[in-house]
Amino acid sequence: MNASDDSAGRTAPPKRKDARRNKEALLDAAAAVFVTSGVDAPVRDIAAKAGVGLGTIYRHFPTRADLIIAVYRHQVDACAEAGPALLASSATPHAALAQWIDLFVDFLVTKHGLAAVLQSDNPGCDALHTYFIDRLVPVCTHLLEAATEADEIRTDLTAYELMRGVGNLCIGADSDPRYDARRLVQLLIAGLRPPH
Amino acid sequence: MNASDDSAGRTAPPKRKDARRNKEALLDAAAAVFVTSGVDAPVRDIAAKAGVGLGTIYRHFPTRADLIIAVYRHQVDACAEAGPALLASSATPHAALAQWIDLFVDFLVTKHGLAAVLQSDNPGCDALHTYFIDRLVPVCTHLLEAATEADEIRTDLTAYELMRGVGNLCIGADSDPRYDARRLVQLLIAGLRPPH
DNA sequence: CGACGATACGGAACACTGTTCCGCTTTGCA
DNA sequence: TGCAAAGCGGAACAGTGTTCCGTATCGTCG
Repeated sequence: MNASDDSAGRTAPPKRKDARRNKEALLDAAAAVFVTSGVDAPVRDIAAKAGVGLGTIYRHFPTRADLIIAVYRHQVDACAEAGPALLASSATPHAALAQWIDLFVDFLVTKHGLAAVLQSDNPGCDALHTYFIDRLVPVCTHLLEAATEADEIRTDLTAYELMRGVGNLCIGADSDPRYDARRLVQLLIAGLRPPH
Repeated sequence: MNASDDSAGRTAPPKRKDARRNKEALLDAAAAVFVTSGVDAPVRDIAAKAGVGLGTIYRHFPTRADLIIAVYRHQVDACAEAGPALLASSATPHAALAQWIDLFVDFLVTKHGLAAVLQSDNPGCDALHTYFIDRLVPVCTHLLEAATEADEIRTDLTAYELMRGVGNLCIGADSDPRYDARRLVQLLIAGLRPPH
């Protein structure tokens, strides 16, 4: 079980209570700072907000990406779990896919700069990219297959490519009122439908 | 005329011949380094390749973005000028739009990391974003209007939004064989067509 | 042809990142 | 209560883009 826990990125809680307290404080501080300053906020700001030294942050979260993952894990999991539910409750698989993508887009767009970090080539941020992909691509594949079997989808687009494209479309959607990522994603999903 | 030249980002060539030589060397070096190391290559690498000091680079190109603009100006201009030509030579406005977007995507995808820099919020890179937008959005607007008048377009999508979306879709298209930006852009363009 | 002022150069230095390291403190158990 | 182990803080490192200024070069003018 430990192996699977670790592969999911989760770690056993620290033994000492000061360590537990600091880890909590860091997660809270990071969440708060991400909201106000975006996901790119300097590590030092987070440490300061948590009232903690830099060493502490890096012991609990070996890299910046790990902290981001820890902060958003629950929401990503919730999104992943909503996939099958939507498939069961929607009129058609294509509708389920569209709703699920909406969920994902809403999540990304409300986290300043997250979409940008998600695809950035910065070494160390691979972990973040990988986590999102590992968690969400299987769900998307499932939805995509259902829609394909129902002949509601035109191409043999990979779930990975779709997720990647949607993620990219969300970049900079905050911080630019002239750009509405939701609309473009809807267009992309519309483009998936087969021509009559 | 000087005013309009400046507003287009062009600057009068330096008076002294060593200055002219260095500017040329910098442009050549930058182009070469961008090809091998991507558009994010450190400024120091470019200066070294040009056999020039850091001060020199910043005198000729006040910011990183200005250097990138200077390197790609000709290609961006060519792309902009291809718009009206395509409109004249294509069967339908929608086809012209699709071909023009293809041109743009080809350009972006072959410049490692350019699409990413284009939307990045780094202060100083605004100039780059602005240059692309100013140069290409009018052309895109023109194509979009033609297609709209021919009833080949579904929504009232802004040219800005479309360019932005296409640019975003191209991010990371190099450096990831699993992701084919061209296909996603085609899907997006397909999504523009009106439903029957 | 020889000053000499304007122009341009080089690279050290600054500000800001993420990350590492290590001496010191705190904790929880024996 | 003592004391190893676990954890902590923040100085220090490495790598960015950018600024600054003493020095070298250029082109002109006498």
